[in-house]
Order: sequence, then structure tokens, then C-alpha cells
Amino acid sequence: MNSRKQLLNHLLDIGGVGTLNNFYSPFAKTHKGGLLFTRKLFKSYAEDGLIEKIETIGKPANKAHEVFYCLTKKGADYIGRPNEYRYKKYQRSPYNIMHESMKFDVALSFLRLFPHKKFTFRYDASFYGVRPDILIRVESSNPKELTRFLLVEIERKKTIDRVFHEKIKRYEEMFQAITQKKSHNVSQFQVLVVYTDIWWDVFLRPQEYNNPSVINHIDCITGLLKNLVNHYCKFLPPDRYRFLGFHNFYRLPDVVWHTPQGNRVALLL
DNA sequence: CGAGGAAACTGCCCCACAGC
DNA sequence: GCTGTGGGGCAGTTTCCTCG
Repeated sequence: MNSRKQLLNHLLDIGGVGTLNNFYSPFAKTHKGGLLFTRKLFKSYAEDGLIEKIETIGKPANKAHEVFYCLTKKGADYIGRPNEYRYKKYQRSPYNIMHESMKFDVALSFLRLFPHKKFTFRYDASFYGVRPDILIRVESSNPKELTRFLLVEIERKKTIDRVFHEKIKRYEEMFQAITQKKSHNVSQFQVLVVYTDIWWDVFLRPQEYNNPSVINHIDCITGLLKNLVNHYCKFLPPDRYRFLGFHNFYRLPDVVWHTPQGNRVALLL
């Protein structure tokens, strides 16, 4: 598969919508370089009617960050996947741009960094009132193993106590309900909490992370994440949760995940 | 001053072709 | 037939430039 089709396949996989910034190239040295080729591709897709710009409400400050494009029916046909395409006409730009952008960053990173795995992403799943930002279905390569579900919760909050009280508590209630009603197999589920604070610029790409003030900010968020784990999460089942700083979204396979007990581990998929 | 465009550069792969 | 090599093309990038 050539990269022209590769990008469209990824776009369809992550739900059919994304920004230029989401599809940056991780291999470029500079931030600009990482967007250049993507920009070329987007332009030619748009000319060929394979993707469509979603009209924004106001005037976007930065188009690469804030203008979302969606795959068209023609685009799905072009990559030979017309029946997987669920056509949704997006009237306007996604309502919470930063949060949407983070979701697509995470979903796309799973595709890019675990290319041998088969993922299915959903953004509208709900279990006993808990709505994860992304539900990732991980197809097992081994037929004996069960399909797994990753419930990704993306949190951009000033303080960590809110992450615990507003989210993790609800997840625990959900697990209780599941156990009681025996509706799902709890061991198939893992909750991935992706955290950053509200001052973090979610549009920054890894190529921009070498700026001293950004490095400083990353340290700060890592500290907050450790506090979250140490103060609130110790008692949680060790394999049920994993915690990640959003700034590590581009290195998902690395040992960058925290267990509820505060150990750093890699994700087992 | 920053986003985006143009042009120039680079490393890699492919393939023709020569020499054995 | 096998294999080493060198040119050409191209995907992807860097650097420089323009324009609002």
C-alpha cells in the first residue's frame, strides 16, 4: 500500500475525521517538515474529492490544528472499503476542538505504533453510563485469546483530584455493575487514563518538545500524574488501569505507562 | 511574525546493463 | 544465469522565500 492510500486507511480507521496536525510525520526533524507532505496529500485528496473540509464556525487561528477534514464516500471507495464507511455529514467543526484532536492523536498513534494489531475505534460506546472517550477493540492474533477492550479516558484538568472523583470512581462503579450483572468479562477490559493539565498545548508535536519551557511543563505534568497515582489509585486493581501523560502519545509501546501502584510498564496488547 | 509555498536536496529503491 | 554498479526517479524532507 502506498502512503497516499495508507493515510486514507488510517483516516477511515480512526473514524473518518482528523486534522492535518493529527497526521503529522513523526520522522521529520522539524515540526514544519512533519506537516509538509501531509499538507500535500490533503490538498490532493481534497482536489480529488476523497476528503472534505468541515466548515468551521469562526475563523481558525491555525488551520492545521483546527480545521477537520472528513473522508468522503468517494474516498472510502478509492481505498476499497466502501462498506466500512458510515457517512455522517458533519455540519460544523467538532465542538471541542482540543479534546477531539487529542482523541484522534491517541487513536492514530495506536494504528501507527502497533501496525501488526487490528484495532476498531468507537467514540460513542457506553457501559452503565460510563462513556469512554475512545473504545478500542483489540483483536487478538491468537484465536484462543479473548478480544480485549481498552477504554481510553482523556482528561485535561487543572487538578488531579477531579480526575479521580469525576472519572475513576465512575469506572469503579461500572466495574461493580458489570461484575454484579455478569454482563461482560471484566478481565477483557482495561482503562487507559491519558492525562494532561489545561495549560498544555495539545497541538504541539513531538518535534517541538525540545523547547526548555515545554520540557519544564512535561516534568510538571509527570509530577501531577505521579500524585494522582500515589494519592488516589494505590488500592485499584493493578491490571485494570494504566496512566499516561498525553505528551507521550507518540511512544505508546514504550515503558511510559504507570500502574495504579506507580510502576512504569509497557502496555501489553 | 508566522503560515504556507517553492525549490532544492537526500537517501533509498529499482532496474538496465555489463562483465563474468 | 548471477551479480555488482551506476543512473534515474521518487517520497519525503530541509531550507529559503513570500505575503498578509
